[in-house]
Amino acid sequence: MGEASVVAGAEIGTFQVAPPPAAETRRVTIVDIARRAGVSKSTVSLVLAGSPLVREAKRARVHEAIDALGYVYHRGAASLRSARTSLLGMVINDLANPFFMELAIGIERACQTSDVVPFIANTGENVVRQAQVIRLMREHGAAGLIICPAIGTDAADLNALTDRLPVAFAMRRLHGGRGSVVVPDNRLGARRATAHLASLGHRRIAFLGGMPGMIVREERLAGFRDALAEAGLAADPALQVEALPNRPGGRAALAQVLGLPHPATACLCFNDVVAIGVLHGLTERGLMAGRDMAVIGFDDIAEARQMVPPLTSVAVDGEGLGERAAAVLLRQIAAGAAASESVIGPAELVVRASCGATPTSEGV
Amino acid sequence: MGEASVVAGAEIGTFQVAPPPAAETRRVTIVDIARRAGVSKSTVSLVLAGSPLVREAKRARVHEAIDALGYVYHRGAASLRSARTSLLGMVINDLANPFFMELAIGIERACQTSDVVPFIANTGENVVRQAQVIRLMREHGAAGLIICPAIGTDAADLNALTDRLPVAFAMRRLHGGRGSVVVPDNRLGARRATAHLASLGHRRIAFLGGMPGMIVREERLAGFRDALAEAGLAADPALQVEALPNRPGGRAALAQVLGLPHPATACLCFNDVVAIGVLHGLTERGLMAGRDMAVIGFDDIAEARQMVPPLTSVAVDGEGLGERAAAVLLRQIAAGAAASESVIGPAELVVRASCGATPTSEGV
DNA sequence: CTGAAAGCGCTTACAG
DNA sequence: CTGAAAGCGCTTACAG
Repeated sequence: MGEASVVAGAEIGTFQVAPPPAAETRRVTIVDIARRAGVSKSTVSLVLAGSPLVREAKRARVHEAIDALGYVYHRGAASLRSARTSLLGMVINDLANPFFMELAIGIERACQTSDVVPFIANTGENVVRQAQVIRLMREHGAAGLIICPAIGTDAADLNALTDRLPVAFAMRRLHGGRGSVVVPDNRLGARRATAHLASLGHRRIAFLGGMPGMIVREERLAGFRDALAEAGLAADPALQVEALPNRPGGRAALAQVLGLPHPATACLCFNDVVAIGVLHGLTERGLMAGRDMAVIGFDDIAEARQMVPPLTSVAVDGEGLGERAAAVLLRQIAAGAAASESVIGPAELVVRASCGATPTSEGV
Repeated sequence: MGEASVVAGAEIGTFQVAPPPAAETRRVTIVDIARRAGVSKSTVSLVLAGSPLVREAKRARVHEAIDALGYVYHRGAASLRSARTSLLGMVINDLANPFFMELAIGIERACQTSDVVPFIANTGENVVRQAQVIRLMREHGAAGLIICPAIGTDAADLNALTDRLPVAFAMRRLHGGRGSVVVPDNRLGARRATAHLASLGHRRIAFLGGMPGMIVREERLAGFRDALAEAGLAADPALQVEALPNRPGGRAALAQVLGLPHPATACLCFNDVVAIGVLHGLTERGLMAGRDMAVIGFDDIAEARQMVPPLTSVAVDGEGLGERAAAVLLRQIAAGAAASESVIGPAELVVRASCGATPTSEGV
């Protein structure tokens, strides 16, 4: 890293040095606009709010003044007076997981159409950081929050919040939590995936990843057991391995089920990044998913189809979930706290090569 | 998608319905705190600001009142009066590219230590959306902006902004742009990567991806040509393929250089997602990176080492760049617009299997 | 449609 | 350390 260099105020290639700062000039306000346009302050305010009360000619004069003076609307002042804001906070447990990024992009897109600005914060599964972030967002006047709670979040802590502010939980919810909820049909998705593995003849099917206490895991595990029972298979506890929901977690969980006296021949993973860890672990051992072990993920992130072999997964439409979470929250903000909703989204099995049901070249 | 269901106010499993909204209660302000703590408004303000002027006993009484009343500090009101904010805006061209997510995570981390809240917005390479986002962030009183400008951004448009607000450009800068700049040493990194390919005996080396007008591409292409010249190789224009800096772009560019009368045997890709597209395209053709074609990416995102084969790449430390961009911007905010800085970060070649220099199992 | 007045919740001098 | 006063930039009734 020896060549890192810092060149204060210098030129890099064609880059130009900043000019001296503009003279400390007073902020342009609606009073200035009013004066220049020859109207009252109130009229300017009406124009800014898009009121139909103002005649076209005056409206044009106001906009002219706005452009000429380089006026910037001060939303802080406006919301101080009106007690309304257009800020939406996103509190995400792990943005390094591409699935949550897809969720965030969906939320962001939904905000675009509503003139709402999304704040985003990554808690990194840290409940202390999560509490800080939520406090900061409240202090900044967020009109509502979309939360993917960190592992270990206490519902009671958040209920104190959700009783005062519209909150929507996305993907993850909490036992005894209050607020809107937008989640995929975890149980159904897991059941479908497991049933597929059973139909391929597997009898030692593992469930890999997720931590105890995570409702998402409980639900997916329930669907997993449903399908085992339907296929007349026993649920061996040794095949239900807890692990952090990330790549290293997947790798560790794989090692565990391969080391059993009766190793697993197939696995449903808690999510796609766990499955990617499993794929990676297989490659390290000279094994191949779809041939030596059937692997299915959950989420169907964009990366899934690019794995070698392409990863079979349960598609939950992350961006769509994000859009719906935003829509639910915006409705809740508009309608008041009592308007919480629950949305259960789809969970479709997308079969690719990693589960061994299709040739390696398919699903690409 | 038939099973998607919306259940307003209903129960999902253990989830509880929200209680009726709390009675519309007046907001708790510092006046309430002052009254309860038996001090003046000014004293509360001093305590909130962490001033050492207030005696410990009073400070404790104030904090007690804050907890008891559930007071939430109103940053909007504070910044309206003080004309200062702790909001930092991030304007990112493409958050779906994991590299920019790494950058954003670095920025976020740097903000944590400074009580600064980062806004994030994804422009999706859309200059119109970018302009909207920047306006909105200004209206919300952002103290400064970190911008990864969208392809096609006009420097003149942004200079009107950067003359009024501290701005740091991360990864991408603009011809004639003003503001701080934090970028890796693109030219050196590309030269190293290309020299490595030449040293392996390749004589038909392609440069794939990036769009005309992108400075990053110009710089990487310059390093590419440097290394070709040093190796005594001619720069064949047919081997310099423009393409969007994403996976489909990489795939399309690969098709082009494989279709030439004298196909390329090696390629340096504009960035890792382009390289991943190339890897994917090779797999589709039954070809293998590292054996049938040497492939090197740029950025070294976390995904790179998980490819099959693992991707050789030029590591630029995305999170580190993000942290430095934030540090530069925060200094600039503190010191005034004239304090713009330029930082050139490292660009180290990380050799893995995709360029054919090491066995496939290494670099995992 | 317009104008004058009040007030959102805070910080900032300023006099005690 | 404390208290009273002013003001940040806007919106909101309210009377014309």
